[in-house]
Amino acid sequence: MRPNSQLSGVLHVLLHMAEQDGPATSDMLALMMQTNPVVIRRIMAGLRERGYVRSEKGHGGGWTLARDLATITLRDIYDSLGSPSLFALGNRTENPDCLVEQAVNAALDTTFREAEALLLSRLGDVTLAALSADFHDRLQRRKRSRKGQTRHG
Amino acid sequence: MRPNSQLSGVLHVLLHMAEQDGPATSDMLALMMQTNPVVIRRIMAGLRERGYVRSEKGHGGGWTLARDLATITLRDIYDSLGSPSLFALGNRTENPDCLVEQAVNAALDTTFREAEALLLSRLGDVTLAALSADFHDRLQRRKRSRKGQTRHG
DNA sequence: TCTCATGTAACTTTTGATATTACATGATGG
DNA sequence: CCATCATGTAATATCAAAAGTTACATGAGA
Repeated sequence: MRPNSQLSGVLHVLLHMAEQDGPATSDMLALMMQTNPVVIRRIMAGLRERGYVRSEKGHGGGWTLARDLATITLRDIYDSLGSPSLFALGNRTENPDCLVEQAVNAALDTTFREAEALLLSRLGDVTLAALSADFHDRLQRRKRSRKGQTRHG
Repeated sequence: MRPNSQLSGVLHVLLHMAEQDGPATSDMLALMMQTNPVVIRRIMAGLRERGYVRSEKGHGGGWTLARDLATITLRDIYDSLGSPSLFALGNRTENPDCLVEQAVNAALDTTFREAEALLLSRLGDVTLAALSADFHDRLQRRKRSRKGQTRHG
């Protein structure tokens, strides 16, 4: 698995949960995501704290969505994961004595803060409902293209 | 040293080179950057290919700037490093068969591409000369504040 | 009360970045 | 020339963060 693909991963999980009736167990989700159930539980813990999902123990237990997808944005999910650093580039040192380094850091910090603000703002604009709608669009398109193939082939 | 601080590091090195007469050896720069000379050479190799710096072997050799700092942008330096991935977050899988994953990837890709465009554009606006000027400002301010301390203390 | 499922701490593995070693190439000064 | 200095680069080692795994505790049904 790629590094830092948690956001991508959780979104995948959540959309699948939306498609299915009843709770999904960590084992099922882990199988879907080709990872370990414990990893799923760890990731979902943050979402549960914020009330986006619920978990039930015992027979018939598992994970269920606790909110309408239209009320959850990608930004919410990102924050639930602990707002991990968005950027792969960092400063060599923080709070350096060297004035050269201070000048470098200041320039880079400004730039990256701007980009971060844009990113977070955009993530805040996209709801899980929008993602789900896009998924259903793709489903329709695939069905139609399959029918087309059959008719002409 | 922090991960992926190459950009920050090279900028630091370049500004220091601008302050000094004559070539700077990899050993000197490595000492300044608290790293290994070989790391310096590796990083500088990309800059040399693009003509931003020159290297000379033998006695009195080392690294020198080959261009006016006003003609080099942070974007140029970033590209010289091989345009490493800017973001710490990635997609779980590329080109997935799963339509859910496709929808997720599409949403994230759009968002990150936008942020990347903004970032690169901003990096292209800042010249090394501007960074150097900021450094000299800081130098003046520090001097003044030191004088002030002496006078009042 | 047995099984199923989550909750979590501890540990191991993997991976990417960085640092180091070793040796080759080329330039300069005596 | 040749000893020395400096870069050039491949190969290797180290390190830290992320991901995965194991082990065991807790709680909810059937």
